[in-house]
Amino acid sequence: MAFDKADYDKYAYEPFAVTVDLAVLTIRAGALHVLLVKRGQEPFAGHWALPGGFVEPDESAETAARRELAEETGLADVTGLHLEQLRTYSEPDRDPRMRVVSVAFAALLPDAPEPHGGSDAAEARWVVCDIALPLAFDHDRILADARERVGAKLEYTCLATAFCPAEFTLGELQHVYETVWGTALDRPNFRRKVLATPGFVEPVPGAARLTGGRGKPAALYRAGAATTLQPPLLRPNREGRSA
Amino acid sequence: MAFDKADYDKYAYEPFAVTVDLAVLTIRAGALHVLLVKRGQEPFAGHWALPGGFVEPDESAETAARRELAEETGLADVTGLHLEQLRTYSEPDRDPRMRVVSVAFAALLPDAPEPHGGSDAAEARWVVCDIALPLAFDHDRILADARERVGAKLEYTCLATAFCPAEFTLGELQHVYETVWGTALDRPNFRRKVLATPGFVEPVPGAARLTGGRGKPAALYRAGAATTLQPPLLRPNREGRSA
DNA sequence: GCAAAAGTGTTACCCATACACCCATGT
DNA sequence: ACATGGGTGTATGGGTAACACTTTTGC
Repeated sequence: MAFDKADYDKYAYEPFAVTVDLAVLTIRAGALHVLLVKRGQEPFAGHWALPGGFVEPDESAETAARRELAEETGLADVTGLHLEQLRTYSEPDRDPRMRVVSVAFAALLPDAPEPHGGSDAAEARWVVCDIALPLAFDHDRILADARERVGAKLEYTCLATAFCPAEFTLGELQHVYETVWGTALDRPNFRRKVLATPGFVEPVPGAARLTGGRGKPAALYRAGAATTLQPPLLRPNREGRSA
Repeated sequence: MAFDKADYDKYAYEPFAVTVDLAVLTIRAGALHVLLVKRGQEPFAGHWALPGGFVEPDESAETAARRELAEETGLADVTGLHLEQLRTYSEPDRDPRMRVVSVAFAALLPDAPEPHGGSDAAEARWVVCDIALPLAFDHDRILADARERVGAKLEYTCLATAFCPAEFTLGELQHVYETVWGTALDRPNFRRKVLATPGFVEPVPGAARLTGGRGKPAALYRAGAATTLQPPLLRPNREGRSA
């Protein structure tokens, strides 16, 4: 940082507002959903947007994001939830009112409580990701970036368990991959890969649960201590991954 | 963004300064180097820091980063250089003077011109990455994040060519990988993987160049159109990649 | 000739894929 | 009985790693 220009005059420049925007993702009824709020005022009044808000003077962007996550979901405890910085959006004209630099985050929820509405009693709702567009501001792009990032990280990290409750079956875990990637996976091979990765999941001894109402009860697992997948669990369909 | 709180009062909050910090990386004499500037004033006067500066009112962070890159390196044309947003650092106490939110970037240079010093005639220098610590502010962490990101992206993107001049040999390209990863690679297998990836490199017909003074002249290649590597070029030594 | 670097060929093994098959439960 | 989902076993093939070998240059 070369501070030699503006020196210590805090008001030498037009002030920047710094906000956080959250792509809160979860899986409901076999589809990837995102938490959206309906805007009450201009610009984009009546449009859906990602939840977010200002970074307070004593907060980091991460702290602000977690606070907003708690407010918007209404969850009492959001400490265990996966929250990850995506990137920062800073186009000068991205907000017509003033200069707003927004740090975007992706959050992953295991279960999907009905949204709380947040502090500002705006309408909030879970929306299937593919139907969510178009959103206010540049939120389409933020959401697209979030989906891409999450999809990519499923390959080489243990992130998928962040979509699952504390105890889950391997079938549910596989469902996370299939839903986010939009592809079917071979169940036997999926089991082997997951179980072969030390620390990805650990069995809950003796526990089992019926999943679809029918079928054999499935053994339950907890998320393990590992964070990275070695070897990675690659998406099938290896063509068409240009970019 | 829930704007319902501060509404339109631009000065309702303590102003945030928004800066960019650049981890400008290059390879010189077989070692990964980073461009550092010596701070002239407090805090951290006399310490080395990453180059950077304020985002101007009409700039995006990306525009500001490329402008700073040109200023600090003294290069006339920086349009072709790889510049990539890393993440944003926003801890409230990261700058003791005021609230500074910094968007960090990584830049990759092919050749290493002696640094220009930038607009503020501060001392600038290429420093071997491993010797660079400790830096001012939280720049140690930014640099570490940049190295990690670049190392990871070599595996699944064509990023390595960003370290090479317009025409390069496969040996030089391999050197990029070995330098960034700090590991030796098998030359025959490296050749095969690179050449088997369509669009990674394309041959310059008939051209050849001596590299080490001795040895067989090597064929020259240009960067191709592809950006992602499929299949990826994985680091060896697969243990010890926990996190 | 020798060293050094580029380039080619070959083999063995790992591992992922694909698929067949069995188990337990509800209707 | 049968449908549904969980769980196990196995053969085949593609790709990577490891290494031997040839080629071309400077000294």
